[in-house]
Amino acid sequence: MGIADRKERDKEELRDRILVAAKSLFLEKGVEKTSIRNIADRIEYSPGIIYHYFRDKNEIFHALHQGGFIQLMEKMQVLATVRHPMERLKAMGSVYITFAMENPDMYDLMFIKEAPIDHVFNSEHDAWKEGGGTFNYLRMTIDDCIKVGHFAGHDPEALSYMVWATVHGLVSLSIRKRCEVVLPHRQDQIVKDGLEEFYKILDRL
Amino acid sequence: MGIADRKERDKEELRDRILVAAKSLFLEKGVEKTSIRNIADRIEYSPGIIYHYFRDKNEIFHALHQGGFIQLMEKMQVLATVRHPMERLKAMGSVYITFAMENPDMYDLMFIKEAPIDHVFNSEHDAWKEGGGTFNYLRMTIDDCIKVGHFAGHDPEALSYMVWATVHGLVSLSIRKRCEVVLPHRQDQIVKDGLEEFYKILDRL
DNA sequence: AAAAATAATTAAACACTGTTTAATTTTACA
DNA sequence: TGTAAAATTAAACAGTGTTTAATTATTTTT
Repeated sequence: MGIADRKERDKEELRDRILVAAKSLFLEKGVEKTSIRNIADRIEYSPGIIYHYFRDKNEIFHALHQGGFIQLMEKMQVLATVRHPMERLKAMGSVYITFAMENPDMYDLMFIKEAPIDHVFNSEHDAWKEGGGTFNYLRMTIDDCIKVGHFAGHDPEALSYMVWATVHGLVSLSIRKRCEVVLPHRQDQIVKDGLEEFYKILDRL
Repeated sequence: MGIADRKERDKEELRDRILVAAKSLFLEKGVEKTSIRNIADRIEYSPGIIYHYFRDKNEIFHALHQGGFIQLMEKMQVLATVRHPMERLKAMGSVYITFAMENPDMYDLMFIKEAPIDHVFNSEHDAWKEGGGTFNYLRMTIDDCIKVGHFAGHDPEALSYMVWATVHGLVSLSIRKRCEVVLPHRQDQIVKDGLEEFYKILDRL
């Protein structure tokens, strides 16, 4: 049944084109300010067609959200080559922050925007399988650090959350422009400088 | 000129009523989902009137933003009684996080939402005089810590940013519901537990 | 006190938004 | 080729922020 296959492919292709258009628009003007009509215009279809491929605007957001985590996970692959757990932990921070600074809008989509987390719950945490995966990897790395003598007296889970919070704080304050006013000089560098301070602390634990 | 004074007061009063209505609606349903018509309904005026007191919706947001910083600054006053700098630093973290968890929507408004930071710049950083004030106080506290022998080898400014980032990360991940999926148990406690881990680290520096 | 000027307030419109509906076109299969 | 099914669209609905001109209320001047 080649015809049915081709139809399947066509459908898939249009779905992809919607996602590509939505992504570039979301990253260009933000989710809120991108309208269904904007997306439809860009792919040269009528607005209604989008509702044949996605239940609503949130579902589009959700699909992109998921893609971002896969992207981040791929960047994390290089960490497998870092032998020492503490070095691996620090490298993880660098990968995380580099990803965030190179793709600020995607990071915003994944970790800052509030929009459709309910969606995540409804679809049985699909979108966060990857997000959870990244966090679990952090958790495992910290477990490894403890095994070789670091972080004595700490609770691994709460500590993992704190480490995540620190790198998230560094990038999210920058992305949402909260340090521009408080630190008018060195805006570009402050995130990496802050990370360096964190490394200095980790080196003493 | 009592008449002019009364007119002035009336004008001021209506401005305040708009702000009170806007605040409760913003905190109830979020900024995005609160319409000018909603605000007008609540004060029993027509929508147009709001544009005689505020240039646009952002200017309302801006006014509330400013109020939040004053509120936070007031909560910080108790820190003056904490003698030892490191204790003061930790107490600052607790005040900050308590404020955020007790007023999550206001915190969101102040530190997470992206809306009108341009506005902040246009009005010569008025809204962030208070925000900057809080950061400067953190910076001073860390300077005091260094004076009594803590944080050897650290850059005070970058370190201040990192400390701020950590507490901000702890609360903002929680407020934007990013830990609910990753840490399905202990959602309520994880922020304070994370802060505890941070304190344990500070105690060793 | 009446008329003119000024200010406060509103109704109505504009150009958008997400989403749903019914109608229309295109495609696939008998 | 005709018919059933699918894909696509146009049109409508109820909402949005904002601007405009008109209207009402108040103050000032004559």
